[in-house]
Amino acid sequence: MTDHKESIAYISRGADEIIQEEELLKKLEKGKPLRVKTGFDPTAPDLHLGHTVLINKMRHFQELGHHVMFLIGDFTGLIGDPSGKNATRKPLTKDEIAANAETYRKQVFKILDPDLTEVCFNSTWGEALGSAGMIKLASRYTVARMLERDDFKKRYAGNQPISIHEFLYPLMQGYDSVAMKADVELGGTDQKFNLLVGRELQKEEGQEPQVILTMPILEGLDGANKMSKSLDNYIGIEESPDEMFGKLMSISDILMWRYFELLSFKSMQDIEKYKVSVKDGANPRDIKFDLAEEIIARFHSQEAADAAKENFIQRFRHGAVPEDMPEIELQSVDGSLGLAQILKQAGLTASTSEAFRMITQGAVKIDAEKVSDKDIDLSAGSTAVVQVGKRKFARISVK
RNA sequence: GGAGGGAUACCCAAGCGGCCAACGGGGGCAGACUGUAAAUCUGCUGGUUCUACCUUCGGAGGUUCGAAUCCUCCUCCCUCCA
Repeated sequence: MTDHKESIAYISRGADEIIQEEELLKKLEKGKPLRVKTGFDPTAPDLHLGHTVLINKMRHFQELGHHVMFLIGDFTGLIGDPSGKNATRKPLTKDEIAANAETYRKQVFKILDPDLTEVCFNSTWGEALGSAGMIKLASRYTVARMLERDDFKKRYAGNQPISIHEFLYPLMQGYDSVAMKADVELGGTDQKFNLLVGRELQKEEGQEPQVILTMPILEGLDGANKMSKSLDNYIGIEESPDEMFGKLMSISDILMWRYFELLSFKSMQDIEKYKVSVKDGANPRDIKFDLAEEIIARFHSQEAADAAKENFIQRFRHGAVPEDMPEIELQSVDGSLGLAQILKQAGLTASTSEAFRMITQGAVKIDAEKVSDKDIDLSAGSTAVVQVGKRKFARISVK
């Protein structure tokens, strides 16, 4: 049936890998909604666009009528995913997990349909497993197979420590698939090994193995590293519309297409049309506008998106100062306050030394006038809009 | 347990008694040019009461007029031997 082929094409959009596509087709041909599992860490529920790549894919499945399960890994969280960084992580309390889950719901349901989403916690079956169950589970997999995993392999070869409990993470994640009877599991490319373990364990249990769909890790604003908070190259989904708009406009043209594919809900055909129009001379900036608008509308509202666009144009095309900026009152010393002090105290620079540097470099404006005299000061009672660089503003009043 | 090598600013990496707040590269920030794009060019990239002073070169002491540079002890990492 071509119908299923179309589904697969939709599901494949932006995907890195599907293991196995034929199995997916077979599952679809059964005509029943698929049970689609995606796991999330119980910590850091402060989602950014990078996380939404996966969530968007979940939405695709929902649109096709499948059963989407949003799994919060409160049990596996006790182990800490060894993929990447340090394994040690302090366990969360029940209350913290509940709070995080609530935040997740709030954020995730901006993309997913809450009525069609089942939220699960793997502590439900993880705790029931008990230590005997754990041992039994551990017997299902061999050390040799564990060591196939890239980062384990590297650490083993490089004489880096691997704690035994780290082996439990992929096992538990796999067991989740068994417990949830997953037909499909979604994950980032870095999750591939863990996802594959799920297939193995399901086979052991006599279940049909889940299909694995991996999504690429979204590049951050720098276009090079993965989007992450620690690299400060991210767009948080709860950021203000203006903030989002600015950040999205600052991405490179090349990255824009990537974002379109992974973040936009526009069809690939529409995106193709954009590409053609750029080739015919359209300014990529205007197309970036559309991207920014769509994303802001999703996380805020259409009105907010329109306003953000308008603000952006006012600010950068016409050099206007933004509407909302922090208003800060500063205490004068002997009737006035030096500019460097103002910049630092208003949080526009990290230190007064940096403030001096910025002034010397001509990066500082007072009421839209460039100032390069570092000895300038404002007297008590005055009010001004001070600006450092292109995007840092504050309305200060000296008391 | 033995032998050797190393630890320098966000990262890599020079320096091996004064000219060192510390070469160079990366990254980052700012300026010019732009579309807050890319590319390019320029400057900056410890702190402060900013042409001066203060605190930095794994940690603690010591030698010296003067130490990132020499000595002692300690901590951590790497390589080789057992």
